Amino acid sequence: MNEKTTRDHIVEAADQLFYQQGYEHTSFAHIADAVGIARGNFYYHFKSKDEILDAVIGVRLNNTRAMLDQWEREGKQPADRIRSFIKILIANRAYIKRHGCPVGTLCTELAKLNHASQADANKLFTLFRTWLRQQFTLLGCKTDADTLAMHLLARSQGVATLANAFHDEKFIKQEVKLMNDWLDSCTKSAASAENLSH
Amino acid sequence: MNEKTTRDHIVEAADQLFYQQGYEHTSFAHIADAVGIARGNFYYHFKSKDEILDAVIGVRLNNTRAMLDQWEREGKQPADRIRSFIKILIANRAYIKRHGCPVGTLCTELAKLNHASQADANKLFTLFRTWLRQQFTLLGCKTDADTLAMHLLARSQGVATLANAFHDEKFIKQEVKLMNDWLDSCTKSAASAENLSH
DNA sequence: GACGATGTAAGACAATCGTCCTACTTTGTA
DNA sequence: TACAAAGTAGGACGATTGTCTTACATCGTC
Repeated sequence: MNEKTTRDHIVEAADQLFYQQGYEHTSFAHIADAVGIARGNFYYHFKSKDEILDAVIGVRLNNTRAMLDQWEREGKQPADRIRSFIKILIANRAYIKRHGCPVGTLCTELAKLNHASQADANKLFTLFRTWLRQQFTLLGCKTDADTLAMHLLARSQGVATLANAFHDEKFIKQEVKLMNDWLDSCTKSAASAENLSH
Repeated sequence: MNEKTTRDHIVEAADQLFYQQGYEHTSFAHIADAVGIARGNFYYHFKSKDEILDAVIGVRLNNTRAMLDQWEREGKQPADRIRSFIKILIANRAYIKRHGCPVGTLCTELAKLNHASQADANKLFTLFRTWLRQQFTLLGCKTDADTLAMHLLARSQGVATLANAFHDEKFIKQEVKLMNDWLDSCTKSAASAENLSH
């Protein structure tokens, strides 16, 4: 087990602050305060602020991949795995209420800034999209798996945006229930299609 | 018909720029360039940047109210009116693809900045929410009208977020179709509930 | 104990931010 | 024509931004 380097601390603090206050609004002074290092000393570890952002996106990508792998191991049925995805909304509902979805808000901000790392941040979305598509394919919804994946992704984004704006956790639970119901109807129609083909 | 004052020009330019590049990222220099006035001269019209934001939010609130009133006049059936709401996604799809939803992205940004005008910006959401709730009530979904309103609002937000991230207009059309189908199922179940009660 | 290598502290740097001030021009009214 | 009011131009202001430089501390290795 490696010790945590100063670089790790910087990325960690930046990760949190970018989520809580946004990328542009977070200055070197903020991060320096959080880590407890001198403001001018970042350039030993990173050449620019953008490079810190890239490191943060990299960490988030790795964490997300690890999470998806974990779900892959835990949920034996594809429907259960998709339910794991939906459950994030519940597990992180306090954070979502306060700061929205980490992926959605970052991609939205970088789009407004027309930032060079837009495409990298969007990989976070693509990661979920691809993974969900796989699960829906396994579920038997082969032709419209991507449509279903995007649909579910969009609904979770909408929930996060409104829960954040209205500071409403109950709304998250409400919508999660609907999403689970929707998933049930997906599995049923997939199963009956399966029966028809036999 | 009043002439457009410099103040109006400032608000108009700020409105666009806040939408395109975000509030914080838009500086006085940007707005001054767009309007064609001196940078230091804003303070004759506005005491602060926050005051410009408030004016922009005010304009958007008025425009939104006017739009909802228009729909109220046009659509005789509540279902048609709700369909008008869904149609915005189609009508504005080019802008949504490039800059997301003007309401959602502003509220998200102000939440991150912990800005004093958060509540005012959220009124834009509340405007739609209340109006949609009324339409669903008229539709016969009295008990869960607010739930349905929030659900539709969330779905449109999710669509805007993903269409923006993936720069995908086709996805908007795809989801709009699903939303219309969903609305149809709402009207049908409301109608059958109506029949049962007779 | 001497010495590169690695890492840190502190501050200078130009640019830009929102804010504010003063001098000037235009305009409406008497 | 004279003059106060309304509006504009342009730049000064202190603070803060991201960036970069230099001097200092720490450490393993010879």
